[in-house]
Amino acid sequence: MDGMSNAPAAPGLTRRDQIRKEAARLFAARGFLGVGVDEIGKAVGISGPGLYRHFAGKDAMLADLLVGISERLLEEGRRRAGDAGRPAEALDALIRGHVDFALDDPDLITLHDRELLHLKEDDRRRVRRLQRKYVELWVEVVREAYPPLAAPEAEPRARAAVHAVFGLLNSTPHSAGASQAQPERSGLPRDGMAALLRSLARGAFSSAAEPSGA
Amino acid sequence: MDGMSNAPAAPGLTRRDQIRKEAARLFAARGFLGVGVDEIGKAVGISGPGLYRHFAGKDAMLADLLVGISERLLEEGRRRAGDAGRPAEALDALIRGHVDFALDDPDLITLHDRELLHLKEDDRRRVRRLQRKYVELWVEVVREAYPPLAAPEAEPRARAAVHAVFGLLNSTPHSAGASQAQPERSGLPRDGMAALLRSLARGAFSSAAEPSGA
DNA sequence: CCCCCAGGTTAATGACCGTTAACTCCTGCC
DNA sequence: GGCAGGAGTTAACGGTCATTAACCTGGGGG
Repeated sequence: MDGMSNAPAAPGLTRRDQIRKEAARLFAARGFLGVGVDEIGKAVGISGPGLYRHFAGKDAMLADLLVGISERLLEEGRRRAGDAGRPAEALDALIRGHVDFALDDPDLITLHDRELLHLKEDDRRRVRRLQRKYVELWVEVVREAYPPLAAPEAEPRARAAVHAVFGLLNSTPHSAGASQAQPERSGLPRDGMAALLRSLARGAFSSAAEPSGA
Repeated sequence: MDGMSNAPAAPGLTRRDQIRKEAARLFAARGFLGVGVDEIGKAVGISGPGLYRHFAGKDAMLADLLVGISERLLEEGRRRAGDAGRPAEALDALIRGHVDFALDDPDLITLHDRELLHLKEDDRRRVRRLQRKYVELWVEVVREAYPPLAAPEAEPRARAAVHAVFGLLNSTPHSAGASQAQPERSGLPRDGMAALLRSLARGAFSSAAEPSGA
């Protein structure tokens, strides 16, 4: 009933996890429709239709990846925001978590908002619901942290700012090339990049809270 | 030799421009590999292979779109930055131009960094070269506008900040749904959104220029 | 008046690809 | 020792799709 006896040749990953990882890498590099199942199979050392022992189909792989990342983001975000004390700390915790995610899992962050349209209706709705909840969490925290955004009429502004900051934070994998060959491909070390991104995000929110300029 | 006599049924657009527009819309909505040539043909009122009278192939359409947008961005950016007086004004002009572009042509902005990988080597290099020059332009202007970033060792920081701000500015179409059905789908009117984005971008650059925080 | 050609059409071609079928093999348990 | 089933394999099917071929048409210039 257990079936955990055979080691999958690679490290401590189950076959399923191994497939997840390679599929994410390939999808990020060449797009969901741009990679064939044979290619994914070859990447994990089996060939072609052998994948169907682990996933119901190619669509199911993408769905698994996108649902997984969306759930992780929301779950971790809630935990981090909940653990924090004052609103400003909660926002910092959210930013820190998202930045770490974007830098450590660039493939998934890329897929997260690039391949949503290739999901079948059901899965797409599910992922969108999770994404919406995640945005909602941020919007609440931002409005608590910046009183001017707490006014009811400022809600669209806060929401738009959150979306824009996501764009900022998610841009890293994207601008650093398709899939991360080696870290710090730009001139900046990972932690420096993380610090910069956090700083940029805070700066953006700060100026969203001001009355705006021409 | 002129051949401009027959009106293309639609407004003042040539067939070629009409195809460009519809192809951009479809590619943005469902991805380059997700739309077939028959579909593009139907969108412009001709059917299927008739497109080959106007473009060498599907790849050529995408290449035309991406090269076109990259050239427009660079050209307009140079013009705007050149027309401005002080560096701070030049940066504002760049930001304003890019925001207008992102809000007025969301399809192209989406394609610009989503479908680059589907270009053939030659075209991809060409587009990348244009993008790089555009980034370079921004980096120079930002470093002039924010003296702390002018230090030689701050160059990677400035470059990374520019990339991140592009992500911020380009996120709008992306977060407002695939293709813009009607404007102001979020709660924010177009000009309000433009002002907010400009403000967010300035705020991000400002805090990139500060020594950073933990 | 005729010809030419830009701009269409439909049918055919060839490649690719996701998925299924049918079969094999190894391993752990009774 | 035999057997059950998880994990793979290769071969075949069906559909989609970009591109090409072959054919048509209408209108303007020689």
